[in-house]
Amino acid sequence: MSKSATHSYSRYSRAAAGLLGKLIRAARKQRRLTAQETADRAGISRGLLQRIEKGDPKCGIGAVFEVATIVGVQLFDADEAALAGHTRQAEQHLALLPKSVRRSPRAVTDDF
Amino acid sequence: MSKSATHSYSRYSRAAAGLLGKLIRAARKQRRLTAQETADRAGISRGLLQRIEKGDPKCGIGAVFEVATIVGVQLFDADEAALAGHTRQAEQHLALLPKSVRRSPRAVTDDF
DNA sequence: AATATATGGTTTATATATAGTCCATTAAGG
DNA sequence: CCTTAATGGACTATATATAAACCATATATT
Repeated sequence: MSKSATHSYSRYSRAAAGLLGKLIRAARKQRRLTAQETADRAGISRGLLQRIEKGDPKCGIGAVFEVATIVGVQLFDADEAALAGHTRQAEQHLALLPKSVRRSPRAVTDDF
Repeated sequence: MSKSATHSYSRYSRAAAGLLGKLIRAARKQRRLTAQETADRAGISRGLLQRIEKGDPKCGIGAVFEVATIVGVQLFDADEAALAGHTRQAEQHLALLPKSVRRSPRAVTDDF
C-alpha cells in the first residue's frame, strides 16, 4: 500500500450510502435536531455527521447505523425484535450451508 | 483523544450490523463464492471481509455495501432504479425542511 | 434589520482501520 | 483416507478516518 488505493465503489453502493445519508439528514431536520445535538447523542463529532449525511462511503457502518437509529431511520424496516428474529433465521440458514466453499471444477456461475 | 475512545454502540446498531454480516455470509456461501474471490471482486482484503461478515461496526459502510451488492444482498429492498427514485424523494422532502434547525430558546430544552 | 446560532469547510494531531503477510486448523472432494 | 483448498486468527506497517479547534457564511428568530 505505498500508493493510495483510491478504491472506487459501484454505482449501487454509492447510491445506497448517499440515499441513507439523505434519509438521515431529512429525518434529523424533521425532528428538529441540530447537527451538534445529534452528533453528541451518537457520540461522534459533528464533522463525521456531516460526512455521514453526505453519504461518504468511508464512514464506519456502526456510526452510520447509530445516527440512523437516533434520528429514527429504521434499518431493514424492522424493530429490534424483528431484527433478532431475522438474525436467528440467517443463522439457521447459514447452518445448512457447507462450512467451506470449495471452488468447483469450472469457474463460478456468474462472472463479469 | 489520548485515551482510547472505546465507543460503544446501541444494541440496535450492533444488531443491525451483525444481521447484515450474517446475511452477507449466508448469501456468499449460497452463491458458492470463496472469501478470497469475494474480497477480490470487492477490491478489499480477505481479513476485512471476515470482519464485515462478523458484523464489526468499524468497517467502512462503502465496503460493506459493496460486498452486499456482490453477493446479492439488496439494501433497502430496492434495485438501482428504485434507489434513484427514493433519493429524489428524499431530496424533495429535504427541500421542504428549513435549512437550519434552530433550537427554541426555552421550549424544547427539557422535552421529556 | 439586527443578532445569535447552525452549518460548511478547512487544518492538524492522533487513533485505528486496512492490506498484506504469516501459520494452524478445518473440511471438501477425489 | 488423503490431498488440497478454505478458513480463522494472529502480527506489522502504512494509509486514513476521526476528533478538535478553527473560521466564514448562511439563516432563523426577535
